[in-house]
Amino acid sequence: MANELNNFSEIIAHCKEYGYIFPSSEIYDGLSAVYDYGQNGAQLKKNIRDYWWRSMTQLHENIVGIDAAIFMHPLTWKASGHVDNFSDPMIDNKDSQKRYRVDHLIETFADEQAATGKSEFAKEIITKMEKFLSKDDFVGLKSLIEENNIKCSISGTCNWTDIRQFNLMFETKLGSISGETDTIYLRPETAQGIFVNFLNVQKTGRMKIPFGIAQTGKAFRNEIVARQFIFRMREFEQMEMQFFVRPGTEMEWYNYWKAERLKWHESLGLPAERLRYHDHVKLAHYANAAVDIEFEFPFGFKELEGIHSRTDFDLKQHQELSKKKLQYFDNELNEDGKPYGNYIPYVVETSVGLDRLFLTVISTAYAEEKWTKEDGSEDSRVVLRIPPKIAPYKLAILPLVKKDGLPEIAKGLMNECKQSFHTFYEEKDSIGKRYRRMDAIGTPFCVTIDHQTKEDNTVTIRYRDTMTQERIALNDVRKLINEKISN
RNA sequence: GCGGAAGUAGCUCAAUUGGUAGAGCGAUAGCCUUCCAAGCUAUAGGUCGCGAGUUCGAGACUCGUCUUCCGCUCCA
Repeated sequence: MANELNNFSEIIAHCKEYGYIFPSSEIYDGLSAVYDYGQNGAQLKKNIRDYWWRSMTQLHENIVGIDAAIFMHPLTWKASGHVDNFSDPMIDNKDSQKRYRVDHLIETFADEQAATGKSEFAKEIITKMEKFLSKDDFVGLKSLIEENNIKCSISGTCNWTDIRQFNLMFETKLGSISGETDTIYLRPETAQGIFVNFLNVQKTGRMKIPFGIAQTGKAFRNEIVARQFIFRMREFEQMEMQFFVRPGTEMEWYNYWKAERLKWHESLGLPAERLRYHDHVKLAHYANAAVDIEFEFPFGFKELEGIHSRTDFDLKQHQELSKKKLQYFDNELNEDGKPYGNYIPYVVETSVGLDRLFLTVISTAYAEEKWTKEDGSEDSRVVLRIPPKIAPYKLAILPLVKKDGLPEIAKGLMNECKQSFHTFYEEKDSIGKRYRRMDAIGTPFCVTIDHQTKEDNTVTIRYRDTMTQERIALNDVRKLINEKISN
C-alpha cells in the first residue's frame, strides 16, 4: 500500500496511458520539454486552476482577477529587469564541464587579485570586462579570460568553450502597418501584466489598500535545461496574486500569505510532511524577503510556490519608464489623525506553478496497491486518489448489465447528474473491470444500477478510496455527490 | 550543454552468429450476465524513433539525428 517516492517513471507512464499528459507533437518525435494535457489532464488542470481562482477571488472580497495578454510592450521587460538581468553570456569549461556566467567568472578572478593586493589590476580587469559586456563583444571577453589565464576552479584548466548568450525570453516579431517589425517577447512571468494594470483595476474597481489582483496564464522561459517531466517546461502556466499594501506593513502581509498559502496546499490534499518552507538567502533584485513552499516530488524537495515581498520595485520601475504615476492615495488616518496620503504601494506576491501543482497532485494521488482476497488469491490495482473536488470525473454511472432496462435507468440518472458535475457512463465489461478503470483515472464515486433498482429505486455506490460500497436511494445520488465534492 | 542508459503494436516485452516481425495484456464488435481487472468468438493495430552507410540482404552492425530517463549543470 505504500506510496513509493521513487516511482516517477510509473507516474509518467500512467499519465500518458490514461489521457492525462502526452508529449507535445509526439507523432513527430516530440518537442523537448513541451507537453500536452490530454482529456483527463486538461480537466484536472482546469479544476485545480478553478479551485485556486475561487479561493483567491471568491473567498477574498479584496482580491479581483484579471487576464492580461501574453504579449506586452517591450519596455515592460526593461522595467522588470528581465532584459538586463537574464541574458547573461555563459562559458563552459571543457574539462570539468562546468558552466559559468562570464561576468561572475571574471569578477571572482578580480576579487582574488584584489585580495592579494593587486587592487589596481583587479579594477582594470573589471573595467575591461564591462566595456566588452556593453558591446556584447564575446571574442574580447574570451580573450580577456585567456590572457589572464583565468582557470576553472574545479578542473584548474583554462580550456574554455566559446562564449554563448542565453536569453531566457522567447523573442518574436510584431508586424506593424508600416511594414516595420518590432521584437517583442513572450512573457516570462505573468506578474507584469498585473503591475501595468494596477491603476486600471484600482480605479475601476474602487479598490482600497490592502487589495490583491490575481491572474492565471501561460508564461514562457527558454531554459537552458528543461527537464523532469512537467516540472520545468519552457511553456508553463502560473497562478499569481499580487497583493498591494501600505509601505511598512509588507512583512506582516508576507507572513500572512506565507502561512495562508501553505494551508491552501494542505487543503488540496497534499500531505503536510511533504511540504516545507525554504527561505531565500540570496534575494532577487526586486525582493526584500522571499520564501519558497517546497514539495517533496519523486525527485526530491523542489519549489512549488514562491512568496515574495517585492517592495515597490515593479511599480516604481514602471512609473519611471512609462512616466505615468502609479500611486495610491490612502485616505485612512494615521496615528496623528492625518491621511496616509500618496504613495507607491508595496507588493507581496504569491506565485505558484499550475503544472507543478498538477504534478504534486498526481504524484500524491498515485498508488499501486496489492492485497490478498478472501479466497487467498492476490489482487491489485493502480488508483489515483485525487481529491473529489478536483477529480476530472466525479461519478461513473454503471448499469450492471446492458439489458433489462438498466441502461435506460442509468442514462436517466446521468442526464440528471450532468447538470451538476462531470459524469462518466460505461456499460461494457464486467463491473470489476469498470471499477478498476475508474480507479486508474481517479473517479472517486461509482454508482451501479442493478435489478434491485427496478424494484426499490436504490443503487450501489462504491467508493474509490476504500473500495467499500453501500446502497442509497437513486433520488439521493445527485445530492450526495454534490456534498462530497463541495468541501 | 556534457557524460551514461534506452527507443520494436496503446502497454509490458520477444525475435539464435545480419535472412524483410511475434506473444501476453489492452482496444473494438458480438455472445454471456456474474458487484471489484483474468468466460467465449471475431477483428483491427507496427515502413522495428527518424535519416544515411556497410551488405546480395539490416529490427540487429556503423555514423548522424530526434526524444526520454539518470548524473552533473542551469533555474527571478
